[in-house]
Amino acid sequence: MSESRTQDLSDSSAGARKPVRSGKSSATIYDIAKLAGVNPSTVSRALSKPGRVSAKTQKLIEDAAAQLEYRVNPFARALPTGRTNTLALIVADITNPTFFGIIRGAESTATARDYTLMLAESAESADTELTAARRMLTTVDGLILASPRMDDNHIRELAREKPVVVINRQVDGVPSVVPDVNKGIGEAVRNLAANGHRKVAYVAGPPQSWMTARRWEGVRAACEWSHLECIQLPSHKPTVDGGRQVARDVVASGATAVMTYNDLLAIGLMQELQAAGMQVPDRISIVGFDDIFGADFTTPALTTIRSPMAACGTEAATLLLEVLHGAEEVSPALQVETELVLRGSSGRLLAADHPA
Amino acid sequence: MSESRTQDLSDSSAGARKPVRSGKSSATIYDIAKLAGVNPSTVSRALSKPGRVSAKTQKLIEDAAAQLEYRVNPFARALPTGRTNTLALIVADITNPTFFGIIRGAESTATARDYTLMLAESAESADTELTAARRMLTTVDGLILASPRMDDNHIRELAREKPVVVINRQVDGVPSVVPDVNKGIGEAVRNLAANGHRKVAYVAGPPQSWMTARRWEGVRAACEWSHLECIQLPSHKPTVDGGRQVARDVVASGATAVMTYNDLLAIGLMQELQAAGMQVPDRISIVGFDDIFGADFTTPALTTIRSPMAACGTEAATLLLEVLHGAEEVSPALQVETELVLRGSSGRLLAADHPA
DNA sequence: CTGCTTTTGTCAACCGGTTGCCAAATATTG
DNA sequence: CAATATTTGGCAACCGGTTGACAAAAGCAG
Repeated sequence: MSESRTQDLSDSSAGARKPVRSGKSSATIYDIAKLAGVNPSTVSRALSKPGRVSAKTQKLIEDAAAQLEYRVNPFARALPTGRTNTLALIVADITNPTFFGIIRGAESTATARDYTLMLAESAESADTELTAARRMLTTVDGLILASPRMDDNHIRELAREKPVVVINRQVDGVPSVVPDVNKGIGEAVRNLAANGHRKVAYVAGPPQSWMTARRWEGVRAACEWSHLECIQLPSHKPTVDGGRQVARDVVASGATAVMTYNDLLAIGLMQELQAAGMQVPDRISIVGFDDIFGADFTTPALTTIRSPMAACGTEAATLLLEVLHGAEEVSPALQVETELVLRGSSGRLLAADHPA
Repeated sequence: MSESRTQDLSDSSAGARKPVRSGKSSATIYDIAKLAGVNPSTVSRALSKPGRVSAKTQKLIEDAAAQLEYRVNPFARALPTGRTNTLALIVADITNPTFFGIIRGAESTATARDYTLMLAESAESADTELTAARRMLTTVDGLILASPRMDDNHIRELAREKPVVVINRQVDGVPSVVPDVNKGIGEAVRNLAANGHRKVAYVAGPPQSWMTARRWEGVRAACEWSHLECIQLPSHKPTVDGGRQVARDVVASGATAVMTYNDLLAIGLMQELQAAGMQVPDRISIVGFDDIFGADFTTPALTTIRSPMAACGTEAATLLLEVLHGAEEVSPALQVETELVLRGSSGRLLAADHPA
């Protein structure tokens, strides 16, 4: 009888052909309204605005909703409001264990606050990353970029349309969550110094990576403080293969301890050195970065500096949700601490042969 | 002048305050219609239906759309049609490398066909899985379940609402993609037999896992064919720790070769055996399953049976898209082949000490 | 040039919630 | 008990596309 919404009757004939709606597609607020004997808008209010309707009506509506197994239609809600209760997370590489923690942390935080997380990967390409970001931006309330490859301006441009939080990088005017690498690096370097090492090589990551610069800076500063010599070696790619390829340079450098941009490099390096007959850690100590999945599969297990990635994910999501819920002032750069995970690949140098 | 949509004129005064549309909220088909001098519905048709409008109008509209940088509003489209151009993939555990390939494969296939993939994890819990599935089902066009933990009936129930494809499992009436384990297992068992092994232990996975049963069956059959004795050992959990814990049982069983439900078990087992002083593969051979990330980090590197997970993901997504695009008949169970990846953890038994 | 089929574009109703505005109902106060 | 302040619920417009029905325009045969 409702004056406007009578059309569903008209296609009752077609209903026989199509799989109908037979209990399927869930109930709407109109159904609830009818059942509870109130206006649809009242239902809407009861279900979203806190104390906008009387307790009595509230109960009535909630019962009806429960009875009909009502679930809001996210699209219908998103259309007028723009709110989607969805966050996007873009990572450089899903298979890179570094991101697991981030994904997990962000996912659980989002879910806990009744948001859905959409995940995309950029395959380490700045272009793909930007495309993915643009595509998702229309669909989500906010965006988390983990170790973004795109340049600052693009990031700011995205941030102008929707709230953005970056992880593992700092961009002026965009809130970020970054590990404070210095604590972990300090522990590692002190440990190396205590074990008699005098020269440390840092195997760098991709030149355009914000993070590799921070890490190198940290290593350099810590080495200076501990009066260790240190040098930086470029790597071809931040992967196991890249680590293998840099092995010769490492040996040639005369360093007795190596710190790498990430664990994959460390693992490749260790494999290649061992294959060449060098004992780890007797002849050379290796310290990775990140404590990825599998870092303890090696023999010896890899000493590494762990960034609490899950915490990064959690913090980033929390930050983003705060912004979305109207927080004006958010700390522009949140720091999470890193720590040394001491395993078998680093230790005391066996006997002589390192430069006096 | 259009009778119904005149409201935007009314706030033309406010237009001065608001940043107009200046890059902000994107153009609508109404804007295009105005610019091109046609009716909005014509714009809609030009942009979605193939040759529904004349070439001339088509061009006119496309130019206008390009000029305004138009992008369809996914919600507006989803609301009346139900189509979202989105697929959901639910995996048991994001950090389990087994799923990387699946995710990658599904993601790239979806993206290539202009669909977006939403990812959720179930944390290995049947309940969480079902909840996640139900939640996403309202938002997506179809669902891929990788190694689902929930029971057949729940899966069928979901499949009744939206198209579903399962990976690593078979459910009556639901299309699936499963690795054909027999090829890989056959290769592995033949290899073990050729290396003088006579007794093989299979370390099983979670009892409710469909896959562990398939693998055990395959191992049993292959061993029978090759006249090897074989036994099944339960494991506590399908993880590295679970592998460590089962080491004593393995030794006690007297088997000289072990095949495990997955690589994590194999790695844990190997670590524990080595820690107890048993040489691998001199005293015991170990064959894992899946060839996960990190399987070659160990010393010796792990021999394992690889399932082409990326292919599974690709096939599953393709299958799902076919169903969505109206394919009536889809092959109910697509098989992808497995293969033995021979590395260092398996080989010839050194000397005596195995049962005659 | 007329009559009929095929294109092509317009109208208007709808998808399912949200929200500003207003009036009825209820509570508070003098 | 009247008068005013406060709740509470209803109305209706709107978000931005989609689509069935229909009429105008164009194409074509006779």
